[in-house]
Amino acid sequence: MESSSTTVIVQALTKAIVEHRLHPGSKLAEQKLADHFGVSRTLVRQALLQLSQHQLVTLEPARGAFVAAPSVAEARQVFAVRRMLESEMARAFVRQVTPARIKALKEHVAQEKRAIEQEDAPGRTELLGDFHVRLAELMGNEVLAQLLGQLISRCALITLMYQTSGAAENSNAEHGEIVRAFAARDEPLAVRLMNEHLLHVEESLTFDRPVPSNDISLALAS
Amino acid sequence: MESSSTTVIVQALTKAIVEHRLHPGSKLAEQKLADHFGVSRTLVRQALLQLSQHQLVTLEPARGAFVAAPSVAEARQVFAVRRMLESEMARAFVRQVTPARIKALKEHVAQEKRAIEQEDAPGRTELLGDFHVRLAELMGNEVLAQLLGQLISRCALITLMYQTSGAAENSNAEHGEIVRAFAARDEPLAVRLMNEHLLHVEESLTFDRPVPSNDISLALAS
DNA sequence: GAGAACAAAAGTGTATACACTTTTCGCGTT
DNA sequence: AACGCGAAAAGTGTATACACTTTTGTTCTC
Repeated sequence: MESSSTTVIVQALTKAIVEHRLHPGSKLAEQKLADHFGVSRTLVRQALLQLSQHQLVTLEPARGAFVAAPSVAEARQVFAVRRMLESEMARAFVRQVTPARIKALKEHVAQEKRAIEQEDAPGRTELLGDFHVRLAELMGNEVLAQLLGQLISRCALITLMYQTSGAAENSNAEHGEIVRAFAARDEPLAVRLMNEHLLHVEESLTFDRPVPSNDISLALAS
Repeated sequence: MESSSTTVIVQALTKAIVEHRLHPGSKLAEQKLADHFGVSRTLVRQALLQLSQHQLVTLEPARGAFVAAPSVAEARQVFAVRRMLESEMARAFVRQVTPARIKALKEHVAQEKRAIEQEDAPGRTELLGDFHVRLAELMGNEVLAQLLGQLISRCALITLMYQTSGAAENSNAEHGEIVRAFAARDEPLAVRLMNEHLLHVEESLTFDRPVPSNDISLALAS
């Protein structure tokens, strides 16, 4: 089982959704996707099923697949989970800091900065999210890394739905501060900074915007 | 999409795996499952794909599906994640304690006790795991509840692979203590107890045992 | 009797077929 | 012109077909 074709489709669609090339609410017709990827509907369905489990796609019985449009409540819950998980991850990280790990993180933050300066929006979003995944990977906890990866994909979708522009630089700066706290092995500070960082990201979202959607009745409902 | 047939199969297999009626390593042949559930291989494959994403099943290319046999390293990582997540969940819970929530938890712990006294092994395992999910549900965080549900299914599989007998009573007692800390709104205590509880569960596992194997139609006959 | 080789059987991976549901669109009515 | 009705079109849900891979089992050799 586990064909690599399916994986390719999942990754392509994930990228398209997270990079905002497919808008929340968009219909994902099976045959169109099948034609596009040059496979049968079977593999497309497998991919859509996987994406629905990652909460990037919602399946409506007999109506098909749509790019997910997370509600405000869901967005807040996802961030609440991230704060719980990541503040403790920061604490654990401090306890197993090594020079190599600090170096890897510093390089990552530098890379973020470059993407921001070059106004590479997709790369920027991806790198800002990957900072958190990299943290998990550096700790050698594959389970944590995978879990966080999924949470962050959801956050990327949320961010793109609700984000106010210009919050990216702030995130980058905060990542830098967090790394400094790690380097100083200052556990309480690292935990606090991580918590505040995630709160800032959540606060930078505007939860009172008309949701960009292709659904006409929804769009006209204001 | 999202047929309910697939869901039925996923749940039946999850139950069978978590209740140890299907042993780690067992082959899950598609046609046999299809016959058993009276559907085509298509739906069975969908179910197996979902289960593989929950890490209860592993798929080997061209060889088929097998009940997952988590490694010791993976088990420890899952527990590490649970400790991070759940100690903070405990902290958050204290901050939004209500009498109704305490009552619900006390009733759950009483139910656990009954299952233990009646030596209802499957019910016992399920209830002991559900305590943690119930916590998330009572907090009204659906995202957290779902995430924890999956982690705990994995833990059930791990527990059944490695668990030494007689650890159940201890878990039940610790659940009771945690609820008392909640009731007293003692945040540091609740956090500490939750952490220690999960450490105890992890420590009660013997990570040096071989793995048995088995046949499927027998195990599903319930 | 153990082991290699090959044929048969069983099983997986993908495509296709078909039934059924939803959507679309045209037509007639008010 | 707006509304409702109904048939055609499009799309989803499940089963089946078929190619290809792995497993099994038998026979031949040593």
